[in-house]
Formats: sequence, C-alpha cells, structure tokens
Amino acid sequence: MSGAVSARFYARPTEEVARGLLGHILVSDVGGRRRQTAGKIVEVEAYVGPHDPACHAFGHRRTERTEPLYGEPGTAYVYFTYGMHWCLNAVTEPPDFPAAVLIRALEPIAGFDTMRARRGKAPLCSGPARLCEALGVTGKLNGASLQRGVLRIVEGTKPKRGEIVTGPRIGITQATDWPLRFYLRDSPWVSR
DNA sequence: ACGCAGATTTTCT
DNA sequence: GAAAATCTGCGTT
Repeated sequence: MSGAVSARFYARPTEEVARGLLGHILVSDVGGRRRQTAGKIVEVEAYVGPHDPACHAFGHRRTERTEPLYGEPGTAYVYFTYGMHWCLNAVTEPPDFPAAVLIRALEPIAGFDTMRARRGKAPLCSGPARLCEALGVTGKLNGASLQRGVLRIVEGTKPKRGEIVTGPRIGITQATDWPLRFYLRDSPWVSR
C-alpha cells in the first residue's frame, strides 16, 4: 500500500505531528474493501506525554489501558469512554514515551453510503466518537498499525501557512489553557 | 440557536 | 464510588 505516512513522521514531538496530520487522509477497510471509508483530517488534539495532566499516561501511569501509548509510533490507540464511545489516536514519539494525537474530525471523502448506514441522520465525522463510528473503528484496532492493514493514514494535501488554527483542547478538565487543539480554519467539518 | 440531562461502562481511587 | 479526551434528543428562547 503506497502513500502511507511513515513511522518516522510519528516519531517526533507530538505537537508537530498533530499539526502535520492535518490534511492527511484516514482510510478504513473495516467491513471489507467494498465498504471502504475515508476522510481528510481537519481537526486534531495533542496529548503530549507524562507531563501533560490531560494525557491518559500523566505521571507515567502505565496500565493495561495506557500500554499502547508506550508502543511504536504510527500505531493506533483506541480507547473506550462514557460507556459507549470509541476514540482514535495516532501514537507518537519513540517507544516508551507515552503520547498521541487524537483525531477529532474528518472531511468525508469516500464511503458515504457506509458512513450514513452506520451513523443514521446525525453528522458523519465531526467529532472523535462520530468518526470512529462512521469508519467502524473499535477497540479491536487498539495497537494496530496505521501504515498497513485495515486502518491507514496516507499522504494528503499539506495545508497552507496560516490555514491552521490553534486553541485549547475540548472536553478535558486538566490543563484547559494549553493550546494543543489544531484545526483547518475554513473547514465546515470541524466539531462544535 | 442554545442549554441541559441522560445514556452506559470502563478505569482508577 | 466517581469521573470520564462524548453524543443525542428534547426542552426553551
């Protein structure tokens, strides 16, 4: 599979990776290639490591849940929250440094019928749990590669300078002033 | 358009 | 036992 973003891309400071992921494409073959779904990444958040109070691995809390954060850059960290939602992250930095980028919104590109069947009338991909449902992402993909297999992130179009907006992360109660949310200024697909 | 409550269960204290 | 990197539906303005 050509065009996949390389492991080296993810093995960098998480904030850089977060900005760099904007414009790339998330592709899912969950349910078979015939039901392929894909979207352009338009909104992300960085969870930058053990010194980040909002990161699941804050204070190096290495548990069964956070273990994927300590894994290889360029793999998926998929966690379950609020009793019903899955959220997808791309693991960053070298192994044993627990950090990741939360994918918060996509601009739908392919597989509209499949997404609509999974999502009903509600918005398709504008929100971290919404895009997981639209793409069929669940905990089965926790720890999976993002370079090969059913979930991939492939090269898209790099945003122009000035097109990226920076702001505080959403839905957290810790480090609420730390501006680690990034999104494309003119995208109507951003959440909220 | 906006605000709030309810859903539902894993994870950690 | 409480909180959680959320979403939906229903109420009011």
